[in-house]
Amino acid sequence: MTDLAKGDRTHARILDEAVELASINGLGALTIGPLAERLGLSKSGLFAHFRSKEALQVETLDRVAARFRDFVTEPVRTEPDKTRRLAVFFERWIAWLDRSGLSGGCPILAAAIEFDDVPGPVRDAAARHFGELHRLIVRFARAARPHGDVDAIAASVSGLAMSHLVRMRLLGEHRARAVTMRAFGALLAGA
Amino acid sequence: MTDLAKGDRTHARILDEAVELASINGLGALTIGPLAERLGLSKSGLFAHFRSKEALQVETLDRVAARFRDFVTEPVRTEPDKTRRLAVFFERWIAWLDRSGLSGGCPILAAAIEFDDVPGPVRDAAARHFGELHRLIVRFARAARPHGDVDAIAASVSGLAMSHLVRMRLLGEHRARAVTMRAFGALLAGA
DNA sequence: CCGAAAATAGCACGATCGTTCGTTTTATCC
DNA sequence: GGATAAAACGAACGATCGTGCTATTTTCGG
Repeated sequence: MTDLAKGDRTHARILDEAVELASINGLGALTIGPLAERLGLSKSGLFAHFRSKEALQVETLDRVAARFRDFVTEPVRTEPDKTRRLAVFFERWIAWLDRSGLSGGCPILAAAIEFDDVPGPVRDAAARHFGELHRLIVRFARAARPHGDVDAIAASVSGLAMSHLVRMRLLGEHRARAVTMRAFGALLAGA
Repeated sequence: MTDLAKGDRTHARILDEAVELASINGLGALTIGPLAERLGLSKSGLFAHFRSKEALQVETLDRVAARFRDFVTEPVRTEPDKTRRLAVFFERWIAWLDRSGLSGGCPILAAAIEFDDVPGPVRDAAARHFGELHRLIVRFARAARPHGDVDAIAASVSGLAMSHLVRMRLLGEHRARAVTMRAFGALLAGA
């Protein structure tokens, strides 16, 4: 069948479901019991794949980051005009927030705020992924506006994504996407 | 002593400590046991003040919003130049995020992302407070830029605050404040 | 197809969760 | 100051948490 060993396939299945659950309830509310039940596994059988809950949380975050790369980052590389990559990236990011296939919001953004004051490996993983994301934005910003304030641009861009997430999911503003894209346009125009 | 009844004083003490805990671990991780222990109360004695955990969470969020009004919103009213109120508001907001007296981040922003997909009274309260905040920003934006895209400005402003929170608390960027204020300046200049 | 190794299940543990109830202490008012 | 009401406590509940152990099933290389 698949060229992966059975254990690895189950491992991946668990992480996919964990990502789904974490997107809805947050990474902190991710618990082993309900996760195992959803997959038709026993608690201990699932637990054996990770050796602690924290490891499960970290791997779940890593899995989200991998999906984010596939859905957002990777397509940007096909854009030949480097000055346009920031715009393409942002467009993909908003698309990811709106229709990534997850039932809930982006677990990386959620974990970034949820664990910002909770020391431990989960916080470290969140900082690692968000930091990487931030540096990526700075690079795109530098390519788009070589003489602009790239740090300020990057701050605005990541902020717009978070704002979009909340206006979309919490406030339920159906116009959120249009507003977000207009704000991004104004940001680029003013830089 | 105080003109409040004993029960009301304790009620307020509980909420203040709950706000502190929620700012660190998030509203979802707010639990009654540790909260009671920190206050020198019994679990059941504390619980009697609220009749469910959800009520405690909602009241905690309300308490944060009240503090936010005192620290951020109210001082803005003293600014006579209405076109400058958006800038004053934002300055106060960032100051609130940096030194509100809380050990952790702003529980309203955290709850907005944490509960955006978890139906219930806590989500409703988060949406109520964040929605009110958002409409306030729109009003300030309209006063500052009557012919501008006030929705887009408001989206950028709230986004910048969230981005600041994460860059400050998660990434630990000590330059975060300067970058945030520069980004805000560029936002106003371009609008 | 068989035996080793990996994967999963079953069960139990101590801890903690939110919540209820009856009692006891403490505040409030005439 | 003593009656009355409010507030806080202590103990217990069923449930669920993360995490060990051991046994059983399943996979896979020779």
